[in-house]
Amino acid sequence: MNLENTQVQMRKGILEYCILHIISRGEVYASDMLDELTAARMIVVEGTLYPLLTRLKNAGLLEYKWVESKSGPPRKYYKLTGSGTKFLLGLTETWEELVLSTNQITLKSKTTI
Amino acid sequence: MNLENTQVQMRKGILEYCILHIISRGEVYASDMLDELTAARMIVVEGTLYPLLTRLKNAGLLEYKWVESKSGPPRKYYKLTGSGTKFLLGLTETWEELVLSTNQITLKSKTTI
DNA sequence: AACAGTACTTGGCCATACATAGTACTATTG
DNA sequence: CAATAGTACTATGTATGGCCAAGTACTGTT
Repeated sequence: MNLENTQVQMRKGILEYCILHIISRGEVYASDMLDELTAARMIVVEGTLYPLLTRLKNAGLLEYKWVESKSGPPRKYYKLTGSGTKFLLGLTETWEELVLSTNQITLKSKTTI
Repeated sequence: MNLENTQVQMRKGILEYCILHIISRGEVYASDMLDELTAARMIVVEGTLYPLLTRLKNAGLLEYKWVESKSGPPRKYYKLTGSGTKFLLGLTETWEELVLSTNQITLKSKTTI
């Protein structure tokens, strides 16, 4: 029961939401996503991202095409499918409700009881 | 891969934060917490709450005293320990950073790319 | 030919939320 | 006084997702 572990737990599910959102804005491949996540200080490692992308693809939320690169192996460029877009809308609502609920609890001061 | 499941995943870790915050505002027992969580639309069931309280107690973040009730078995009234208070501060920071990171990603519009 | 860099894959581990069933105590009811 | 309903807490097993670590495969450089 340490903070690091809780940070990991808090990230669960939210990462999925962030990834889908990044992809919704244009076709990207894994390193693009890692860059953007890192820029937002949401640290993610490859071993987390790649399996997640595979899961989302197998669930029919994503599709990809291979694109050759000038500096290395070919890349998978992802984009949302129709059901991926719908799913993202649902996730957005879920996230916003979760933030509201959490705020309602944690912004309550001691004196209000 | 459905919305319900993702809601469960998103809740992970955050519940711990909410519980600690509720307890930080005054001594309460399990049903009090369930009432407040439900009021904030954060639905939690007994099977989730009780094991969580036990974990937090075993980690030294909580302590409790038995208080007899006029209508049923005695209740465990919980309060934070010193390290529980410290831990809550850390969790608060973690949560706020997570919200910031998520907002930075999800509030970015397509046109900004 | 050997090496470094990039991109993706795979298998196993751990912690949490949940479902479900069960224990124990109190007050009420016939 | 036994049976029942209600309240509070306990215990066990399952599923999921993030992470670590090692590995594969392709490209360009030295």
